[in-house]
Amino acid sequence: MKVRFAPSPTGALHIGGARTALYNWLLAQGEDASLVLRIEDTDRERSTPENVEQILDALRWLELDWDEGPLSQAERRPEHEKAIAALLESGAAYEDDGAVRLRVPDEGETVVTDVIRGDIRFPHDSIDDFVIARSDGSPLYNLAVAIDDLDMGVTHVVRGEDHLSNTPRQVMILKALGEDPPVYAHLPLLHGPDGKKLSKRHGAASVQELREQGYLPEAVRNYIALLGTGFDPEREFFTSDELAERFSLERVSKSAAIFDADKLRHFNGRYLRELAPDDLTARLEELTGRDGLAPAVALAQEKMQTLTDFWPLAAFLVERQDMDPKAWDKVMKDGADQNLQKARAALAVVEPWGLEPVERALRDVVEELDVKPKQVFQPVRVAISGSTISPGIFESVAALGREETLERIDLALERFSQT
RNA sequence: GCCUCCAUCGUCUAGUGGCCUAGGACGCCGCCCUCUCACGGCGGAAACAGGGGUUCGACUCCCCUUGGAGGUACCA
Repeated sequence: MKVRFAPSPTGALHIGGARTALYNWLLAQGEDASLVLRIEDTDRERSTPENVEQILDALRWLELDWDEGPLSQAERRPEHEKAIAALLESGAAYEDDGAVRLRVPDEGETVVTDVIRGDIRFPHDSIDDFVIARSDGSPLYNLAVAIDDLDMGVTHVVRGEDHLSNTPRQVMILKALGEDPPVYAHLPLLHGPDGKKLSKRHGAASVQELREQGYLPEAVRNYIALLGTGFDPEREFFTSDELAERFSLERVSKSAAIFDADKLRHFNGRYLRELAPDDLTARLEELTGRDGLAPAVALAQEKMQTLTDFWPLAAFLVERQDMDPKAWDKVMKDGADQNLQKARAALAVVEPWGLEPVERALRDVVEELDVKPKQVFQPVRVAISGSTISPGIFESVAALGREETLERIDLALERFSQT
């Protein structure tokens, strides 16, 4: 089995394209199977080196490797011209205004055999004699694809359903050349939340955007694999090997799927929490360009869904943050200043400084004042973090250290007297 | 317009004629846990588009309608 992924370099790799790449990759993991990456760059206008690099970048990030390529379709022009000449010679094609058209009989039909959809019949009277070469001699997409897949020995063409309508044309070219078409499998399209074909309008529709938003490649891979088929009625989390073992083209769904960012987020959270702390720390330090994040990561990991959740949640552990006025107004009332005062006094004499002693000291304050726990803990939280949201309060105070904690509480107490 | 594809909870899916008073997951609602936010646990609402057939029996097979999508370039 030989499959291929043949993106046209129009910019960022869409998750639809990523899913197509993944399914091909899964197929290529089997015995005697390989994947060829071919860039469909015959449209010079949009085929820039930058665009090509974007596609490769996205594939590498997703850890989808290939066995052959990347090949440039444009560079195969001599082979394409050879095929055009042969078609002209046999009379299967003819010149028209300088361009070359394939002769399509008025009668009959061309049948496309698709693994996912079965036989699909296209009546010839609905297909015109289509152009296979421009008047300047350059080959067109349908010809280039058919010839490339043939020459490269591609056995299974697995691509998006948007290519289905073009398939009979490719089959006709192959047959005119006396060749057998490959096996086809047209995957259902991926739609945005509005049910329309995925486009740049649908934020987070590209792999690079997902990356920037703090998603993990392994989570993205797992999630997009699920858009189009079930791998096991009992579970949804799989390693790539497990996905490859269970994947079957025959079982791929026929209907379009809508990309659900919420579910991806959930998947990402699951993967994130299972990451080794060192691993997560390394990824975050690369993302933020900072060092020494390990202590903060240890506290924040269980509350993160994406990598970008880290900074808002744990920045206060790394450096002082501005006070969020809303957080202040919400918490610093009803005797909060008195409670904070008591908490400060207790923390000032905790010995030795550590998680257990800090917790005991703060809980003792709660008991002594006979108030609800949150009446002490929330003011402390806001004082040290500037926010009502943070990792566990005892862990946070312990990690911050006595000196820094007391200074921040003092700043908060000053703020009381200023207002 | 013409051609083609598709149709199970809001979403992703399981279901391949009786196992279905339709299962799971995300999301949503309620409760629990609880120092906030998450996580986690428990429970709940939520679907076979409609109409004809076929069959002893249809979510599953066929047809029509409706709805959605893709294509229809000297783009890919």
